[in-house]
Amino acid sequence: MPRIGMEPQRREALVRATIAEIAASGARDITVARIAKRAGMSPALAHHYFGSKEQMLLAAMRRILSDFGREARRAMAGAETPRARLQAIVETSFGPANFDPEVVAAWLNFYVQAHRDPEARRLLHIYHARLRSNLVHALRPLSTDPEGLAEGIGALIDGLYMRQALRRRALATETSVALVNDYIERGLRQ
Amino acid sequence: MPRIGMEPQRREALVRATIAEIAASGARDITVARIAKRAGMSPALAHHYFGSKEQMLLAAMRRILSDFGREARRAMAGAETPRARLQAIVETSFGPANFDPEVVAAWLNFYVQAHRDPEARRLLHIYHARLRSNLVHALRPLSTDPEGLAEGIGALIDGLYMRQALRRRALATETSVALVNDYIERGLRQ
DNA sequence: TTTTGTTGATTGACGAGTCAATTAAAACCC
DNA sequence: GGGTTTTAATTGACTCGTCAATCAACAAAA
Repeated sequence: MPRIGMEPQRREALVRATIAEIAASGARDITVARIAKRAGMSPALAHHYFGSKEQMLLAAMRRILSDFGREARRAMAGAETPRARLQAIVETSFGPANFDPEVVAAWLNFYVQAHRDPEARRLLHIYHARLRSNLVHALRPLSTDPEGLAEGIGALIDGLYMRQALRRRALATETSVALVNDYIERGLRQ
Repeated sequence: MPRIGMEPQRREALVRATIAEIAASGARDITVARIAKRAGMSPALAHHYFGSKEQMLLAAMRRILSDFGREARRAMAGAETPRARLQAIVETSFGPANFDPEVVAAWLNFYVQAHRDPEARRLLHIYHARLRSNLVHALRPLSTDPEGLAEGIGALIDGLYMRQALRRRALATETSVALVNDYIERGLRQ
């Protein structure tokens, strides 16, 4: 029973279902059929809207990145001092939205996909570059080696992410934030 | 033209080929046929020796982990002081054997595989636990918070790994080692 | 002649993507 | 407003390809 104006809702449902499915089955054995089923429609309809499985995966990544970007911009907006800006970045990285197990799993798979797929890699580089640029900008007035420190902070955040994704008994979010904050404090004080 | 005593060589070739293939195509679209071709034999022979593709992937993972373990044990053997033991761990993690792009890519994929496959997860946990235990042991006489510091060091190493795997212009190994060493120094001094 | 190595051919399953056909809303026309 | 046509939504059935795994058969060494 076709209602009109379904496209946005269908796309939304498919993007969500793709992320959920990545988290549930892992990117290796994802199928369009399973995604479509989870989104409550036929596989044919999924193809109708996205054209290919590849496009669905990319749409899921774009969603993850744009959610993160929005969150980050919002957090940075209120930060006046460089130190507050740093804090905003860290807290966004470990914010609940980002640390939802589903999203963490999607990120992990995203990393792997970026290893082969040029479009995915491009997307990831944009995110990396923005994060680095934000960090360096905030660090410049505070540190003698903003680039090095930014590199370390980024890597530490990524590493803590992975552990979150892989452990059955994950670290508490506060522990991760505390570790990054310690790292920053020590880096600045030096 | 069957020669005798081929089994070990065939297995060896298949394990190597599996790792190479993971790095080349990504775990998503690996096929037994491609692995076998790279190892210079028929797909049927690969199945003959390993039984299933799953087993090939696990064998490759075990190889990576046992190579790392051997390397780590060797490096630790000569270390007398706790500080030297720390240094040995860091240098092993970023040793040339581990930082071969092929091996880094394989690690990345193993992380993802561990997210679903219980056996892979089990293997990864053993590695994590050993690394953490070694770090904590070396840190105990040096730090007031060995567990926290070990967590941070492990995460930082993992994060730097990922970046190595994903950037086209990767960090120099020395840069990574220096970042970890700075982190340790600051953590101890505190 | 038994054991080990080896492969070509085959099977059986599954999955991405296509297509024709159906339904109902919307738009157009008198 | 009633009728007709267009357009969006939707799916079942199908195609085509691929791939893991099996098997029967053959070759050579022991």
